[in-house]
Amino acid sequence: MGKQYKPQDFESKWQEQWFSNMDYKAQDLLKDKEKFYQLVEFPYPSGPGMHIGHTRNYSMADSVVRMRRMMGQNVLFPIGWDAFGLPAENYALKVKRPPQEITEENINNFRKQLKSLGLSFDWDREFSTTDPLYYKWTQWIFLKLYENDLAYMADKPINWCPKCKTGCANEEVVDGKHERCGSKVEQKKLKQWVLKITKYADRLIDDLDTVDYLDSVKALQKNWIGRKIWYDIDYKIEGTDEVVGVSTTRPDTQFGATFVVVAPEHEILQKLMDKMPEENRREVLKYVEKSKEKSEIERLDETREKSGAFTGLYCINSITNTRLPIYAADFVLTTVGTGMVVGVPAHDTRDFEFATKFKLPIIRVIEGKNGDRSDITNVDEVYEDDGIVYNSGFMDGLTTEEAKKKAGEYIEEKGIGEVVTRYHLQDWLFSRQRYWGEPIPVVHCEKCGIVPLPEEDLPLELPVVTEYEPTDDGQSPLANIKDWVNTKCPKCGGPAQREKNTMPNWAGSSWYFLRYCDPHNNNELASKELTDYWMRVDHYEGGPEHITLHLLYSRFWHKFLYDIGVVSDPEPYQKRTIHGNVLGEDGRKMSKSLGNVINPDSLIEKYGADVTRVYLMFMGPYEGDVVWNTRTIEGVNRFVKKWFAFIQDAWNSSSDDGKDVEVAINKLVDRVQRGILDWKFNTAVAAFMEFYNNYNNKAFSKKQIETLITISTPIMPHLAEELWSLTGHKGSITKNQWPEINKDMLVEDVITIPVQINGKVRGRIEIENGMSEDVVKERVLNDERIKELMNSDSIKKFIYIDGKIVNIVL
RNA sequence: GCCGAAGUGGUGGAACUGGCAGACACGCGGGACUUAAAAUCCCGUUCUAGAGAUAGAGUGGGGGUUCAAGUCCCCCCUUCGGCACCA
Repeated sequence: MGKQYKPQDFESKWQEQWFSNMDYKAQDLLKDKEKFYQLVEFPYPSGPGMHIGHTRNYSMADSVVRMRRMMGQNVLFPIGWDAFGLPAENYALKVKRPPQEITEENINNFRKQLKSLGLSFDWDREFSTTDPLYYKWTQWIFLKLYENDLAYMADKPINWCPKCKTGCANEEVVDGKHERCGSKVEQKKLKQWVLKITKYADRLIDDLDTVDYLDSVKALQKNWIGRKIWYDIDYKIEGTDEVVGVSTTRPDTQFGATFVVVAPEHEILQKLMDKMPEENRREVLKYVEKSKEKSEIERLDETREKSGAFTGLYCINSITNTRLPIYAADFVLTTVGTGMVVGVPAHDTRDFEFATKFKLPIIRVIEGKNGDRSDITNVDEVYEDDGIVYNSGFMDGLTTEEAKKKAGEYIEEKGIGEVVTRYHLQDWLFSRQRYWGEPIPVVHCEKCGIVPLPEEDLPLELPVVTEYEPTDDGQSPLANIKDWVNTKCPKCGGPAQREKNTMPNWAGSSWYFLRYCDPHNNNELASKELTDYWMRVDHYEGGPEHITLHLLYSRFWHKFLYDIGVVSDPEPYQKRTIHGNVLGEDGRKMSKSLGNVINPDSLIEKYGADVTRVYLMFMGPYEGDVVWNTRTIEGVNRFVKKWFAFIQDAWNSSSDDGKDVEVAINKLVDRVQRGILDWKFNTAVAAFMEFYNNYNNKAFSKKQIETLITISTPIMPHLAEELWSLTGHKGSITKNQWPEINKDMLVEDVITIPVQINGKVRGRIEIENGMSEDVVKERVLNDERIKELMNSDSIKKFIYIDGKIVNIVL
């Protein structure tokens, strides 16, 4: 009888040893080993501590890197803290303590939790985005962006969250609500910092071809950027000298245009006011006033009942020379195209709805399926797909694609418009009116205007304050700290004010993976020698909530750093995957208010780190959501206990033989290895269970048991370490080499394969490994049962797949 | 509406490049041990018929390719995630 499994007795002992010996320190610039950079999203250290989801994701990544190290790779597996941001600040306001203190406490708690799981992070590279020595370089990047005209100030309406009292990016507004707090977002005009990410739009799309993200991730990036080719066609406004560009993405339907719509806030309306007939003008004015009261978000939010006002004016389409009425209508947005749009009711449902309401003609110019040219009289009949163009002059008979090309050429030849690439992506609103973020390193000088701080003045530290209540007037709390705000202009020495806004919390996470390569560097954000060695990140593991924005922003910054020569690679991540979430026992997202939260600390206390980890991996595949089930963890606990006892017993009764199990062990190594490298941990765990069920009473050699302990290390590191020591071994097992798979020992000498007749399994036959088809055939045909079933029918075909199956077609 | 992912027992899920569907686990049923319970161990567990050997059906639905389809092709349905009056 061996020792009983009591993880509480040994897990912390091994953790102390691993971390004090720095067993998992990544070796810089090691030449004779292949490097592997495994990145996991660094956590936001929130008050309640680690979520069970963190436990799962980090455990999985930990298993992979532990195995890769054993396979001889030089692994970089770092961790840090994404600690700026609203939650800490809001919490600080509530408990009336500085965010610095609270953040530090949270980090300490988090670190303790991660260590108690035995995760093999390289703790020597840990940092927080709130460390001045880190954000010095975040600020430095900002200065470089400014220097390269990629950061500018704009006075523009922004999304203002009245609860958080800050502006937020379009990306952070979901359904008209701030995604962090859920309150309704208002429009407010403020002078804001904006980053010119649109300049990188093409490269952010095109370079996706050079990485292997999941298809869904690539699609999301592309959709978000939303690149489209637009055709802005000149329209002459009748009775004026005005020529306006009217936008469409479907120039192939131009001959079906029956009206033009302009967004109500479009400046051209003001210009044209006095040209409008009296009655129309009054109506348009009324309409414009009414839509001004609604924000853009409200407008999109409302029912889709079309509204609008006729201007009484007409314009001439310079492609078709037709005369079209001009309407103002709020279903057109200023941000789309030129803000003026062609209405083609036969081939666009919105245009159809508008045309029906205002009794405008509907002209069909694209054939439906099977050459259908019937009139369109109903919304359901509106044909938006591609097809053959007809009734369209020079485009007749062309397909949509050909017609677009032809129209583009026509426009450019005749000089009656232009072909423009536009993006859904807008420039990145980069300032926040809050305290707990990186200060933006510029001053506003009465004489010189905006003046960036000189590099040697970085970091510009966030002053510690006592009052950080945000204000309603769009000023950040920093505005109240007069002796910080009032400063001298670095250029002229005159009086100047510091920028009072701070950076959004996306900033710190946009380059952290570079800092891990060289975390203690004080002269540059990371030395090129080291980023050249470690980058690209080989695998970036993270959640579904960060695949649009964070990915986009960090790729943008990295491309910029590439352009200015800081890094040598235009893309930061080679591979990006998405984990599933851990849901509560009721199948819903874990949340305090639902009372379905599972606390990792209590699991570790009750079951130990290994059982917790193995269970989280066994629950289901990496990429899928998993529902918590307390009963199943008991099952895993049972297995781990049995395994612990089994290894000790097998060691004590080991023999020199072990021939019976040699193939099984080789198969197990193979399955575990593939399971872990492919992130299919549930199958790796199942392989261990299956092995135990089939072989726990067989005889093993000492060497075989050593192999079994070794391969269990990635998923149960503490238990493996303890068994290694209980079986009299010295040194940490995590330094062991991963066993080589003996390919010749993957198949038993004698195997049983199924025999099918006409595709149905009718029997089984034993064959020796490596038998030729002829011998197999002879044996099958001589089998009594098969003979009987074949009923002396003649064989049409005999199929033998080596070592797998026999199929006889009669 | 568009884009993406996925539909397999009572449940979570296996099935490597087309080759025995349901591994492994939970649950459930039966048994052993026990005065009893818990724990542990053993047996069974896709459905239908049958005492049984066995036979038939079966991976969301319908077609197709193939000796052979959960896996490949076409059409449809459902669920989840993202985007959306983007012309």
